[in-house]
Amino acid sequence: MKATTIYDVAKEAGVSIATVSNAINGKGNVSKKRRDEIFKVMERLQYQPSVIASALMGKKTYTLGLLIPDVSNPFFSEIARSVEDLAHSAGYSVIVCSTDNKDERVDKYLRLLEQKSVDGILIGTGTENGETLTQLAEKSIPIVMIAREAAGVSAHSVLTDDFKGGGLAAEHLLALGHSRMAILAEKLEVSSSVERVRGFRFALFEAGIALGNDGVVSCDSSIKAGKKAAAALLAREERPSAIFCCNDLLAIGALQAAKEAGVKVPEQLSIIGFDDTILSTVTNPALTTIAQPMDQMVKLAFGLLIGAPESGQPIRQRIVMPPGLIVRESTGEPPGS
Amino acid sequence: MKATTIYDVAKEAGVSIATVSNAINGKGNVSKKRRDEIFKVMERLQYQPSVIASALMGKKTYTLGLLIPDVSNPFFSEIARSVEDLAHSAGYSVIVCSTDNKDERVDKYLRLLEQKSVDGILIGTGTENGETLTQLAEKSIPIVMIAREAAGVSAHSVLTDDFKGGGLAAEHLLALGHSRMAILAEKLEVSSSVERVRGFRFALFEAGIALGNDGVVSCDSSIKAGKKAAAALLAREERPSAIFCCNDLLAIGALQAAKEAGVKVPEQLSIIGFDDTILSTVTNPALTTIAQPMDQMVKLAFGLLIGAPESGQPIRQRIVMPPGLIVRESTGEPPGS
DNA sequence: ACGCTTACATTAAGCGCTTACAATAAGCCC
DNA sequence: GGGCTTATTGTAAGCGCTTAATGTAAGCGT
Repeated sequence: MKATTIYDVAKEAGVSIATVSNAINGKGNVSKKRRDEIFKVMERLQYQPSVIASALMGKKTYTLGLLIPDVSNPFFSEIARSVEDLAHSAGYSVIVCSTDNKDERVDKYLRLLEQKSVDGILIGTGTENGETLTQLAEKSIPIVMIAREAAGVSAHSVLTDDFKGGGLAAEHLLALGHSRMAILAEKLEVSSSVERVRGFRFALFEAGIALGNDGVVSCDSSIKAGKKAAAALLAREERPSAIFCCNDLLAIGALQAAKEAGVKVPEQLSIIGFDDTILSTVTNPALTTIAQPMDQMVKLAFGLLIGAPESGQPIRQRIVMPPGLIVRESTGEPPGS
Repeated sequence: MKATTIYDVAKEAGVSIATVSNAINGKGNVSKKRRDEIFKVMERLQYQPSVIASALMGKKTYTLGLLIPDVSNPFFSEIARSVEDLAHSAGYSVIVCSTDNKDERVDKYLRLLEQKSVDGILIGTGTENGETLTQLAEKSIPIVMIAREAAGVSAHSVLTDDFKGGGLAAEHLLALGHSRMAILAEKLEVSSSVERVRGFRFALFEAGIALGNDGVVSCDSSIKAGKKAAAALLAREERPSAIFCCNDLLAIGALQAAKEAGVKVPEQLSIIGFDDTILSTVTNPALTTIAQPMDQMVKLAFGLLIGAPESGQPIRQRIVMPPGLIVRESTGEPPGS
């Protein structure tokens, strides 16, 4: 069956299409009586206005793009859910794009989103090519970065204070009495990762504790990679008494490496993660971790995206949110204290 | 800056818009020379054809809808990722819709997707209102159900053999020597859940083992709810030696309840889950579970969705895939054997 | 009864694209 | 070289909608 159009409704209701359109959009000039009739007809005919057609007339598409590295990664799937809920209640739908952090995919997705005239794009994926982004921005597609920053792109961004997050982790471990620590970081091109490491290091430095050059190991961001890297760390002569992992996936890898090596957590080894994903509540021992206020961040980002469109160049915002320490079971005093 | 249109390209290249359109779509009639010129101009002008406009002319929107209960649930986020990858390589993008299994949300999303003229909808969420679905089907929007079935909707579906999955779980437990078992199921309106319970029961029945009426407890599908329900189960006089949980979330809840109750898994209690999500690899002990061949299922579903559009009423397919048992650490012989 | 405003409806143009059809130029045969 | 076909490009209609401009009738004061 062919879809019902505004013409069908108009004919059926005995008015012109303009009147139907006005009735739908609540533009001033339709009498209550007519309006009611029209709505009744719409219902009877199961009429759904075509977003496509109205978008073509320069109205919104009510569709947003969300770029993240991977929806199946709990950290990002939780973001996706928040975005979706917000979007949904504002009448938008969201196209989810998993980029695997590959510039090539980022690019392709961005182009796709442009072709589909989305009303805005939320970017939570690392990307080096600010170029494509800038092009989009110039075509006045609103863009806001979330939990990531891209060099040289003039878009709003909503971030966690990763430096402080690293510091929080360090302070927690320091307070517990640790002094031999190591860092497990995802590959150091991701801006947030770098900041976390810096923050952690700085806190240690302030406490007068050095972190050897080989104190930070980097690997891919996956449980498997984390496990392998952690295993190497644990096999060292001077085994650290605590490991700061730049995200929960890595921390879980470390947890597994410890289990295999017969190292008890937290008795013999403290492990602290980052992100506070659902995963960290599920491990045994449950993971101590640094939480980002994602719900709030998403809300802010969404506001920036939808709230102030077309405001020309409204002043580029850069909102930084404070992380928090969530103590669970994977951290404790160092052995022999 | 206003977006470049086909007119700009045509003018710049000194041809008509029809020629540009033909060049882009490879419709027979453009000489190589012209085509090359046109492509050069498109590149220079950064021209992106508007999917919106071409969709209005009856072409595809290259957008798909995916309805699932919750993207932030690992089982579904993994599905979402598979769908997205397939879609992406076929040039589509996907709008993800988390329904929380609420009919009202299902309905609203379905309407939204219709308004946006998506080329197809994948449904992995329970829904009772086949009505809206049937309406959509009549408007010739292809629909395929995945891992769920809805009553009375004439759409293709790709399912796991849940009955067999339940059986697999039972057989595993039986082989281990268990005889006092219980089932933790998500609320019994979900078709897959019912089948799993039935399959489990049937295998028990065939082995000559009875499952008391109070042997199956149902609750919401979350770790928290599972934990609470499992705790009640463990507090019973005749504590079961094994619990079959209808999904991993519930199983993790059970794991947590056991931990709190000081019941050792698997020594004193075996727990088996369903779905083989990432969560099941992360717990300690790692979860024995029933795996659904999701990647394959998604591939099949996608094929049915995109492959045969407009084929009128091609014969309604109902593909059932075999589940598999994944033995990890959470199951073992019953105590005292 | 007249002109005026106000309230409601309709007409028609056009968003960026596709496509059937018309038009033109070129190539070919006898 | 006239009339034909063939290859290529242009013209224009229309997809379903919004909206400015226009029209019409009713309501009002004098």
